[in-house]
Amino acid sequence: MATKTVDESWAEETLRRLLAKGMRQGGARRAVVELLGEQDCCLTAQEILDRLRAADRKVGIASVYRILDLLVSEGYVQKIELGSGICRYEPIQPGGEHHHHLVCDSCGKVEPFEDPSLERALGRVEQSSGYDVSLHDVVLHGACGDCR
Amino acid sequence: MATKTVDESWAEETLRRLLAKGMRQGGARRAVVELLGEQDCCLTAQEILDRLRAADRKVGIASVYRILDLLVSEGYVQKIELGSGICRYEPIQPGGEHHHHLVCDSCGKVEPFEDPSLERALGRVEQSSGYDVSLHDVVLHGACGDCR
DNA sequence: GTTCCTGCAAAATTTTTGCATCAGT
DNA sequence: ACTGATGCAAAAATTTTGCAGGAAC
Repeated sequence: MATKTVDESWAEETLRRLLAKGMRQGGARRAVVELLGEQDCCLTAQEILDRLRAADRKVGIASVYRILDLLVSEGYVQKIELGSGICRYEPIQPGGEHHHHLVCDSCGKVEPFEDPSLERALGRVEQSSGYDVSLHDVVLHGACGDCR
Repeated sequence: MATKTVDESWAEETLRRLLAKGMRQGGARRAVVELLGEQDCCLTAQEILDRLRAADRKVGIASVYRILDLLVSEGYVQKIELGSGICRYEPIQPGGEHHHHLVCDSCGKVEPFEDPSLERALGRVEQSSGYDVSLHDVVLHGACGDCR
C-alpha cells in the first residue's frame, strides 16, 4: 500500500463525508482538502495559501482558516503547535499511519518519526487517564544531526 | 522532599545562575521567576501579568515576554502550546518532577499527569532519533470525566 | 432560486520592538 | 556612574469576523 494511495483516499473520503453531511465541495474547500491529502507532514495556514496561490488558485486566507477549523472540528485534521507560535495542520489517517515530530530548535527543521512502542505506552496512559482521548501529540525538541 | 521545597529551590537556583551570568535580579525578573516557581502547572503570559498586578507589582506585558524568552533560551522554562493558540510556560525542574498535559477540548481544562513508562519509551525514542533532544512535550486531547 | 461558501477588508488577539527612564551593581 | 532592565506605547504577526457577491446544489 503506497503512501500516495493512502493520501488520495484521505482526501476523497473527507470530501465524500462532508458532502454526506450536506456540505458543498466546490472551490476553496476541495482545493485545501486535496492539497492536505498530498502532504507527508504538517503545513501552516500560510504555506497552504502560498501553495494554492502558486497553483493559480485564488483563495483568501480567511477561507483557509475557516476550512481548517471545519476539518479540525470534524476530526479530519489535527492542529499541531511546535513551539514557534504558529499552528500547523495535518490529515488524520483513519486507523493508519500515525507519526510525531522532531523539531530542531537551532535551524527550525521539522521531521516526522514513528515508534510503535511509544504508541503502546501512550495507549496505556490514555486508558488510565479518565479522559476519552481523541488524539495525542508528541514533540521532541533538540538539535538535529547537522546542528548538534 | 515536599513539592514546595523543590519549587522554591528552582526559583532560587534560577536567580542565582542568572546572577552568575552577569544578569541583574531586581524588579520584574525576580517577580516573574518567583511566581513561576510557585506554580504546579503551566501559566500563560497574561496569567503571569494578572497575578503580578494582583499582587501590586506593576510590570509591563513586554517585560513578562522578555523574561520568559530569556528563561526559555537559558533552559529554565519550557514553552508549551496546547492547541488554543496561546503559549504557556512552566519551570523545568532539574532532574526532578516531570509531567505532561491532558487537555479537555470541550471545557478547556488542563491537567498534568506523570507516567514513568511513557518517559522510558520517550527516552528510547530520543536515543535513536539522531537528535540531541533537550526536552519533550506530550499532549493528550479529549473529553474529561465531566464532559465525556 | 435558495442556501451555503468565498474573498476581501477590517478587527481582534497575541507577541515583539523602540525608546526614554529607572534601578542594580 | 555605567550598564542593563523596565514600562509604556506603537508595531508586527497571526487568526477571526462581517459582509456583499458568487457558486453549488
